[in-house]
Amino acid sequence: MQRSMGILGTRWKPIIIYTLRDRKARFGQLDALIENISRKVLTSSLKELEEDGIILREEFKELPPRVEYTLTQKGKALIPIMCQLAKWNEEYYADGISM
Amino acid sequence: MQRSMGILGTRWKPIIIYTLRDRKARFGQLDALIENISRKVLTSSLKELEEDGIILREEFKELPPRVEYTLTQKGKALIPIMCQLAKWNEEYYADGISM
DNA sequence: TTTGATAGTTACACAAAGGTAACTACTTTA
DNA sequence: TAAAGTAGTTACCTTTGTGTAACTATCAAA
Repeated sequence: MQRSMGILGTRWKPIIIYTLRDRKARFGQLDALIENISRKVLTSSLKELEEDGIILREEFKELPPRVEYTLTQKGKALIPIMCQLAKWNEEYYADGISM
Repeated sequence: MQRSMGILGTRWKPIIIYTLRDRKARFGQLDALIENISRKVLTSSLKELEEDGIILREEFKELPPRVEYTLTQKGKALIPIMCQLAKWNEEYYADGISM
C-alpha cells in the first residue's frame, strides 16, 4: 500500500491515468482535457509516471514536434481499480460529480 | 477521483484503513500495529477519517480511558479496492512485500 | 507521593507537492 | 521581420504532509 500510494497518491496522477484510459493523448491535449492542471505539474507527473512504468512517452521528430502518451500494460491494469474508486465515490457522495 | 484522493491520498490513511479491515482497534493498538507512524499523524489521520465518515470513534468513559476505532460501511466498501491495489502491486513488483 | 497506563496535544521544523508567470527552442506561415 | 504552434523549463512562492520531542489530564495502585 505504501508503495502503491507513492506512485498514485497525488492529486493529479490518478486523473492523468484515468484520462488516458481509452486514448492516447498529446501533451497539449492532456493540458486541455484536465481542467486546472498546470503545465509544470503535468510535466513532472508525466515524467514520474513514465519512470514508474505506468505510461509510455513517444516522441515524434516532426515540426512542430509531437509527443504522445499512452498507458502501458501496468498502467492499464489500474483502470478497473480506479473505476471502482470512482464508483465508491458516486455511491457514497451521490452528487453525480465523480471526475 | 480528485475527491477520493483527497480522502485517501496520504501516506498513512490507506494503511490505517487496511489495518482496520477485520478488527476494531484502540489508539495504542493502532500505534503499535502500524510501524513507524507517529502519534501525531495517527491522531490527525484518525480525526480526518472520522470527519469523512470512513471510521467510527467510540469513547468509553472508563479509567483508564478507552477509545475504539472501527470502519463504517463506507469505510468497509474501500477494502476490496485496497485489496486490488495490493494485488496490482504484487503483480507488477513481485517482491512479496505489499504492506 | 511517585509511578504507570491511556489517549492524546503542542511547538517547532523540514520536505514534498502544487501554483503562477515568464521564458526557451524550433520551424513554418504571414 | 514578426507571429503562431508545440512542448516544455525555470524561478519563486505557498500549502500540505510528516517527523521529533516534550507536555497534558485522569485515576489507580504501590
